Amino acid sequence: MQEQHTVRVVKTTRATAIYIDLRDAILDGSLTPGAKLNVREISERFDTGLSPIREALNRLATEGLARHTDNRGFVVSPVSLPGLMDLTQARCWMNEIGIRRSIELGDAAWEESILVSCHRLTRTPRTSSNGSVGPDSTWNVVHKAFHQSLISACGSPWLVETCSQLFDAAERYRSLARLAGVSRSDPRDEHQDILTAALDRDPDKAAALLTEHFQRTAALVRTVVGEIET
Amino acid sequence: MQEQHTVRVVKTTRATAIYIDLRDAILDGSLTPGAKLNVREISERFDTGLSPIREALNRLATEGLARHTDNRGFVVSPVSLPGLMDLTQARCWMNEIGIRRSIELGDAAWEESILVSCHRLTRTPRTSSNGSVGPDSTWNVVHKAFHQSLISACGSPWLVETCSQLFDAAERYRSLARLAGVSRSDPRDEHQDILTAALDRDPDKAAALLTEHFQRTAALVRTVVGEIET
DNA sequence: CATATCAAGATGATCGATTATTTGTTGACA
DNA sequence: TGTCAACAAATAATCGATCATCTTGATATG
Repeated sequence: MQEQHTVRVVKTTRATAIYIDLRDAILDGSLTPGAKLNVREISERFDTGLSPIREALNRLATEGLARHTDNRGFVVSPVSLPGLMDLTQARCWMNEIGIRRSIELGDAAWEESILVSCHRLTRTPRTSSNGSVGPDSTWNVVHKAFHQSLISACGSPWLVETCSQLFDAAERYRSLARLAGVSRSDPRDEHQDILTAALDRDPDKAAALLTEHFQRTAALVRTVVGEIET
Repeated sequence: MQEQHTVRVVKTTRATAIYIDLRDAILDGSLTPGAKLNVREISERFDTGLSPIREALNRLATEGLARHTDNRGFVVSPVSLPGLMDLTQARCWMNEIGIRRSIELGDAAWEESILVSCHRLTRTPRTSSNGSVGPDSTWNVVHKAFHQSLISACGSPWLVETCSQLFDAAERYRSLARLAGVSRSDPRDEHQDILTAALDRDPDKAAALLTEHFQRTAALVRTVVGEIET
């Protein structure tokens, strides 16, 4: 017997596998902003036909991580200073709503979930053993989980999903900064403080700390973007 | 000479043409929520190969208007009462931010743009001559243009884009209601009032009116959704 | 020297056949 | 009856060839 009957073996499709790979490559900066995404080239690298690649690229494009122009193909979304500022602004606005409503509506289970995810974040080293810091690295996964859990009790899947996309878009900027050698001293305390404010049910403080957290990161990244700008 | 050198003839691709068609069909309710989107069937109806269809469906899926499961194909996104409420909530939150910031930052050009788009909305009959009320009908285009112009001066492309997606998602619910025979008596005055509040630079009033506007529509649609729910 | 024309060549888009996976059906067996 | 394996049909995903469009650069022209 090869498998439990109760377990559904998920056969992932080539298109989504490649989608995930490309996505990670864009998020961790190994695919440079503005770089051409040549379908044939990619298909050879992944040893696949053209169709799955195109599907993956179409998804990335509608998601915002790539750009597409009819008859001119795909390109990794460019980055820019205005882009960073817009992104940061949007993150502040939306996460503020999210955390305020979560503090208002969140139950004990929510409290536990943010506590646990913050704990995990504290315990996870920034750089994994193999030195990887890509979007699939443990720290990044846990980091995102913490931020998403903060707003997860707001009651609006739409808001949560939007914040998730914003987080990813920001992740790209963070990676670029890291590649350029710039990185936070230690955001650990900031996360802790946000957690505390949330557990204390202090919406104003939590929102303020969260906003500062985003803006501080942006300020740091900012110094790098000018040089990369495409 | 076939064309002006200064004019770029836009050669649209089959994939995007079909994307637009399917999109409109979903938004105006001619594709029922939950309905299966059979690739081959669609490809015959449009007299095209499979690839453009798949590309179009992939875009729709990442955009949220369709749903996709690996090896199980595409489906028109279902509707639900919780979905409608979530959507309405998100629209209220985001548009509130948008209009407040626009009132704060908008210049004379913004004032003129909202004035003009409201005027156009007033002058456009709900049902066009051919009786069409689809998302490509004049009224719907003008209606969306008005709502988008209200928040267009907020300074955040991200927010504007998000609101655009939310608007479309809501459009779908409106269409379903209309198909079920339910429709607003006359939202014209509400639009007028919002415009006035915005021009008066009264953020609280504008935000309140906008929120009410959304919620009133939702309340109306609500009665219908239970029966359609998939 | 600047610009226009045009022909490869490169790249993007599409097609229809092929392969993989899921779904539906049948019949053996407890 | 109800369960389950085996098979058949339907549907999804993928491939690689082909067609369409764009880009490049060599040549001609004012």
